[in-house]
Amino acid sequence: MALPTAPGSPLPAVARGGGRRKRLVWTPSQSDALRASFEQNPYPGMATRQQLAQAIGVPEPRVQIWFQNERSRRLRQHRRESRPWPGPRGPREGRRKRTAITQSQTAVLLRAFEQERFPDFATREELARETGLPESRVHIWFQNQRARHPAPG
DNA sequence: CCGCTAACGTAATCATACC
DNA sequence: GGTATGATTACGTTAGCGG
Repeated sequence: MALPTAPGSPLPAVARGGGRRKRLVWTPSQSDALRASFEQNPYPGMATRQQLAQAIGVPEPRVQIWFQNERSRRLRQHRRESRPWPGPRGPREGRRKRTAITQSQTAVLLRAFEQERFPDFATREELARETGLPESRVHIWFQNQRARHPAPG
């Protein structure tokens, strides 16, 4: 079957490998803290995300995803109201430090990639356990790998 | 049932390390 | 300079919680 090439292309879940991470439900105080931080800077760097994550007791990758989604909502709202989006203001904060993935870790990931290009959450966690890498980095590795090594056919 | 939204996908791009 | 690859962005889609 034809694999997706368009952004956000629809595809049956079965073709994607199934189960997602269990959906988070923010408490009111967590939402307040996230929104307050967003008003300060919609493009937080690793240090800010880590500090916020620690403060509200959630993993940093969940905070990063929240900011991505919140920016999308705000951008769409601004576009709808024909208002300009300020974009990043001030000096950019530092990114996450580039993760050094070893040859043996790459070998494990590559083997898994050959079996399944869209590993579900359980599989990604298993790979994280095997490699010692964070699940979020495994997730990103698969995204980059899919983008740079399209499935033949 | 249905709206909202976390989770997740792509494409493009930025950043870093190495030669 | 060029290549390889991890990280971030915009933006669209999927799926699950809660009214």
